[in-house]
Amino acid sequence: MFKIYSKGCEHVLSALSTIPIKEYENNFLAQELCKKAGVSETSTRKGLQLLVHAGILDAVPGPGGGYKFTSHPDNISLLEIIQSVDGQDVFERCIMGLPNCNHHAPCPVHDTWKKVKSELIRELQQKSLGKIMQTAQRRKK
Amino acid sequence: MFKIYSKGCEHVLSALSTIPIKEYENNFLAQELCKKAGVSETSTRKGLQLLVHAGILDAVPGPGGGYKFTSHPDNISLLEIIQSVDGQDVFERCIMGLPNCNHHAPCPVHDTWKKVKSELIRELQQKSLGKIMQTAQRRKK
DNA sequence: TTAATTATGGACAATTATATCCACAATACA
DNA sequence: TGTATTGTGGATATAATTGTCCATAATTAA
Repeated sequence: MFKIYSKGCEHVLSALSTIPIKEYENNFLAQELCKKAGVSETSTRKGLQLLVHAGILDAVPGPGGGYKFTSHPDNISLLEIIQSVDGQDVFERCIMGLPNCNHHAPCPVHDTWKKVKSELIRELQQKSLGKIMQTAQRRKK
Repeated sequence: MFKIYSKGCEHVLSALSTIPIKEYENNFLAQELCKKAGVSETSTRKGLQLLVHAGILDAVPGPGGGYKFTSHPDNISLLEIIQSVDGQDVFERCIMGLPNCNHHAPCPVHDTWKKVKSELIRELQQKSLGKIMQTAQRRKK
């Protein structure tokens, strides 16, 4: 079945979208976010951990800790988030699953996918987490 | 994880791609195709059945039977095949999984996805099974 | 009419993706 | 120092997807 990113990535986006964009500099707690977003906490934490590994978030253990952004959400692209959670090469793999699919030995849908992929990646790169958070806030009202 | 269509759909494409385009009018056997393509027969049959339901293939049981195309593969689009196997609405569902995502209450990536989707669908519509079969034949050599 | 061939589709099994649990590490504060 | 808080990450459990099996129906030919 068609999908752009994993459930884990979806949860992370939902969770982060509950943060008011103006409070981007504050710490936030996984528990709190997940409760607000209505997503499984333990599962979403896995995704947040991956964002820490990727350097998008800092994790601060202990009381008063939590997570915080390492830069402004406007400077974090949706593409970065997807690649951090689902793997850097998610969009590189052959969509027919052929192990040696490339320009010289393309799979039957190689060119079709190539065209669409560049458009998709451009859009995912242009879309910032900040924008996503803003849209989510508007939607809530 | 990112993917455009299911494994079942992938197998069907691989299996049908083993048919030389010039022999499109002949019957073909599931067993034979799957063996050539190196895909699981029982699993691929499920996909072929769905193509029969969709009217893309005719199923002829009994000796000398098998499947046959109801029209020239050049007139069957990749989109039709995907929708027949994975469901007519695969590309309609909200990619964030929101149940009431629409133009008036868009999910945070609604507009991004809308742009890319129309491009993707156009390409999948333009790409014919016949072309895919041809590419696969070329690749084999 | 019987036997052989081929597709069908429901039931079950295996695999993969998601979700949960739990012992632990790090930090803050009393 | 000790206790509470918060994130970590490996192990396990559940759910979804994919793959297999098998009894059956349809057709052909002997």
